[in-house]
Amino acid sequence: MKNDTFLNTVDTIASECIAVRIRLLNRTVTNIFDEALRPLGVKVSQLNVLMVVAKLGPMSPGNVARRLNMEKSTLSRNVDRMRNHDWLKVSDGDSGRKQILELGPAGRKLIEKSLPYWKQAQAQTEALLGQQGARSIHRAANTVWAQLGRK
Amino acid sequence: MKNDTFLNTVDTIASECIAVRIRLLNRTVTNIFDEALRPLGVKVSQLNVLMVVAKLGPMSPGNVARRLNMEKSTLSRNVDRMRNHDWLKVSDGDSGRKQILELGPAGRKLIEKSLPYWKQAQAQTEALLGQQGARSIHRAANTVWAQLGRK
DNA sequence: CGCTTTATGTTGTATATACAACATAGGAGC
DNA sequence: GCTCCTATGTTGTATATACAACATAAAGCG
Repeated sequence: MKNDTFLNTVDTIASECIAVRIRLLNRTVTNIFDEALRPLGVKVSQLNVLMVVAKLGPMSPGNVARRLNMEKSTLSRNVDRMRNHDWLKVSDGDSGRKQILELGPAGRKLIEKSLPYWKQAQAQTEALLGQQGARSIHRAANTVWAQLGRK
Repeated sequence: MKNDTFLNTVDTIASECIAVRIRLLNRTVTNIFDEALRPLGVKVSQLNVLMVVAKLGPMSPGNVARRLNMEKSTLSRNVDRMRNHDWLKVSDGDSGRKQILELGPAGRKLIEKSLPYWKQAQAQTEALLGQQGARSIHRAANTVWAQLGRK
């Protein structure tokens, strides 16, 4: 490949790639929330799972994973850690299939306590992205959720 | 906390949290690119680093990490793997400080080969997010890059 | 009813990520 | 020239993530 062609390739990918941008945003925003939540000993990834269960009620791990577009094996180990904290209760025989995840009392307390920390992180993120940026993320996520629903 | 108050907390976080949304988008988009790039044996996270070096020229690991808002320790091990593939060359004494990362010939070839796979993933992502969604991500990332520049 | 297919969850392995602690090289002051 | 401070990079540890392979239960189907 000629050098000019190569430089064009690099320019194209560097200036347009959505992946590098979304990954940058992910690291940045995740760090903001994780830092804010650190006093509670919970990570935003875990709070996300707890929120799904709190909002949509007791449900199977598979459903939670689908809702978050997450691998079932990923969720499986995340749930392990949250069960160790008693944030989540796993019903119906930990061995077989068709388990049901439920918020434990400690999980509910954690969500209650997390509100001010979450608010601070959310405000900091909005300040970083601007209102327009924040709304854009919402719109894009809604689009993805709509697509997931069709699966 | 009263039950009503708790449900309000859950509703607020669930319906507004930017972190859960950006993390969903990250998993989704990363999966699209990783699947597209699989024939080449490279992950989009690695291609991102190669692109920074290709675009901005030989530079230190620290600078690459700052550019991507990534922990230096994270980059350190990612670089190890890419060096093992000869995609990256690490100059100036692998032990001390002030190393310089350069694209190796294999890295250049990899970028060249990746263009059609990248294009496919980029198109698929744009189809998922819509043009508006894609542009929103660009805008948000530009905002973050501008903030990082001020550090 | 019995067989096959599919859905569900776990485990092995690899990579990405961050924080804390460390070693060391460069600079800044003096 | 020293000393202290900071920047740089690595290593230990923990979590998040995905893919592949597996075990098993549920559902279809003949």
